[in-house]
Amino acid sequence: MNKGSVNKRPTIVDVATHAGVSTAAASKVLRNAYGVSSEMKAKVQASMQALGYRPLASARGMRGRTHTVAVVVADLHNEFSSLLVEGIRRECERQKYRLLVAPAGSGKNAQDRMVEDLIDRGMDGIVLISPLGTDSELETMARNIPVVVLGRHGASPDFDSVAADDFAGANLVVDHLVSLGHRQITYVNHTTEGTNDARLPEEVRVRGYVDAMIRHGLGDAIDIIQSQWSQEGGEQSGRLILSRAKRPTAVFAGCDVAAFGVLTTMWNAGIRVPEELSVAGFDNIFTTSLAPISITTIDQSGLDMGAAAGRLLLERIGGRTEAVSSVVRPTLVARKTTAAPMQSSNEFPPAHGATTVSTEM
Amino acid sequence: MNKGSVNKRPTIVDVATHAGVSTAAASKVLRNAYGVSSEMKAKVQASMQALGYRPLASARGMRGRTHTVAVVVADLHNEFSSLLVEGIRRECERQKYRLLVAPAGSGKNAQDRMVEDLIDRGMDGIVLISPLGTDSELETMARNIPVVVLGRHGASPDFDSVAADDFAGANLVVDHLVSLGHRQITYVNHTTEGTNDARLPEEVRVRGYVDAMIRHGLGDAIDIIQSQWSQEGGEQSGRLILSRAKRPTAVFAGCDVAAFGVLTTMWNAGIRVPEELSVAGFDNIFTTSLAPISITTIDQSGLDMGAAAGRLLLERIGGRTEAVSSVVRPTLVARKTTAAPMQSSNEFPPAHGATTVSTEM
DNA sequence: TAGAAAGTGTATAACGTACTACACGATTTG
DNA sequence: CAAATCGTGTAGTACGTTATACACTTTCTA
Repeated sequence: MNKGSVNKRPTIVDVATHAGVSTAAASKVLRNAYGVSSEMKAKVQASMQALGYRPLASARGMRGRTHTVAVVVADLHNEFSSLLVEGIRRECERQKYRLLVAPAGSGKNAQDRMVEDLIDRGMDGIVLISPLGTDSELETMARNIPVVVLGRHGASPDFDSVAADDFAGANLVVDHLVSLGHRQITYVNHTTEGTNDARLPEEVRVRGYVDAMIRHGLGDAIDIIQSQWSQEGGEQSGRLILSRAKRPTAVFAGCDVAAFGVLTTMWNAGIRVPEELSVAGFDNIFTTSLAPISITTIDQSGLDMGAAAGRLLLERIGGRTEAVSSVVRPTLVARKTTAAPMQSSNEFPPAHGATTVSTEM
Repeated sequence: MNKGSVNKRPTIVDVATHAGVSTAAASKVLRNAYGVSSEMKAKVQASMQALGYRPLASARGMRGRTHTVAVVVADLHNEFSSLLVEGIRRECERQKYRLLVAPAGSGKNAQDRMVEDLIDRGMDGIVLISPLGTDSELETMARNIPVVVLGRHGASPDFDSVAADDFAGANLVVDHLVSLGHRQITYVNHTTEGTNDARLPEEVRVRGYVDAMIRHGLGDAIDIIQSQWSQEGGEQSGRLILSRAKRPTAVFAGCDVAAFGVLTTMWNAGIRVPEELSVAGFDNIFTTSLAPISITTIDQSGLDMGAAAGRLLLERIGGRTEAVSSVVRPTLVARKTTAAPMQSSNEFPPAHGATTVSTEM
């Protein structure tokens, strides 16, 4: 360890000495606080420049702000989360804040511990993406640190929230499919063990599906598969659909990843999409536009949502006290996995290949 | 602001008082430092439990460690990065360290500023994923903070590194294609403006391709397209290939995302894969296994690489001084986009559809 | 059995910044 | 023209933790 070559990092005291002023003055300049003349400001800034001074966040954190915020995300693999994060990041950059991403892992405990750790580490505020937990739990959190909730519905007096209108999104998909002539539309839902929070996106989307079906007079055709929004969940749902004597003409997966799973099953079984079955997703992740059969889906403009969340968080850190709740309008992106159903499609015979499905590599 | 209801956060002084010992003793217990009896330890831990004490990282950071490390990543959209991050995270979790992800954005300046900010924020160490910059720049960094470099080749005395053997990976692909009977194998390379660092993965991979071709006596067939490892770059490469009178029988894209681009072009042009053209990628990102035509690619076991990087970083924070450089052996994942070439495939006529390629939605 | 070593606990000085309180001269007010 | 106000700068302490230095026992060594 060659300590000799390591020049000690300059502190605000060094800056003050170099500029010939008090540390208090230097601190004021740093924070551009009230009570500094323009010449003082110039002098101190010159010294900071000359010494290559950089404020130490750990030390600042003990009394003031660290100028750092974090976004808590369960899973980085989710492309949509990445979009949200990027939106937040850009807004933070604009305002000279640093954004760090905190991968909490799944499960409520893991997320709660992460939030505590972030508070311990002096974050000035946090964004939570689709957090688990009740309103009152989130409100308790929000009393300790500024919080913006992203992708979870419902307003609260204690924290801000930004969410897409999942109800309207689900409506758009059903309207689209009905306008193409579909009447048998199956919905793939996401269910979490022990969680039953009406504010979660999945709950809102399924309500949107049900509502739209009823509105179109298709209440009797409502068909919901309880599954998981994952590749595997989608594949299982697809196999379930194939195993039925009477199949739907369209499948609406509540999430793009699940839609991919459904499609995988169909491709493997030789079912033509969209001729024999229409499939729609939700989220408009990048991959939906990329694959050979591009998926009809709902765009939530993740970048905008993220940016909105970032803006709200920084506002609140800046002092705003009344809560703001913002809803983003989603749009339909019609692509190639949806089309009018075949004439006699309601009754085509079960494919014998349905039981030879394989997802092995 | 109802401050009255906010119980002040307990400090280590509160813990010490509650346990009836000195703060020094409490601190020792917290850090499990040398010089505490087991009864002292039990007593203090009980008090910490009782008060719900949590150490404040900002304060710790002023003198000791924050028990936090960060991984700097240019782009969260890259699925492979997510894998690496997850690997690091798991290792950190095992050792009671917190991992934060620092999205730097692209460009060397942005990355350098991020590293400075992370040092300011008291990180105990950082992992850099495929960083830009020269060895000496990285070494300068590494003298200020423990550094592990991930996905960049070459050892240094000042920092640890973990990389896949990209040379061997490229060899595996070429060997695979040659063993199928291919001789005309085109490589899609990645080039960055003004960067020419032999230690970057892209440089190593292209050398691996060239070397393998020569080894198989196919030196004259070497064909490298200078492009970008992105969807768009892959599509352009695909169009370039289609525009040629004499086409290759196989395309080796140095990155899965680029392979997707190539495939998109082929699908749009009606070229059958792998019958008319074999396509291979590199990275084994999740999407390659998911799509209807699963892509032959190279697996680098990102989770293992990440875990190795995490382990090295924590070791070094723990005091190791000699540098370690670790190389991971990649494996071939043969899927459905590669097969033996058609008999007369070398001279099939240019597809008339080649000029009607469209990537619009 | 004296002296060294090992084990266990404490007092206290940093660490770098923010901010309250105050001092002082210059300006405005009544 | 005295008093109040304003603008600008400083002194000094608090923030929560680590770690060095030391004191006091107890146990080992020669």
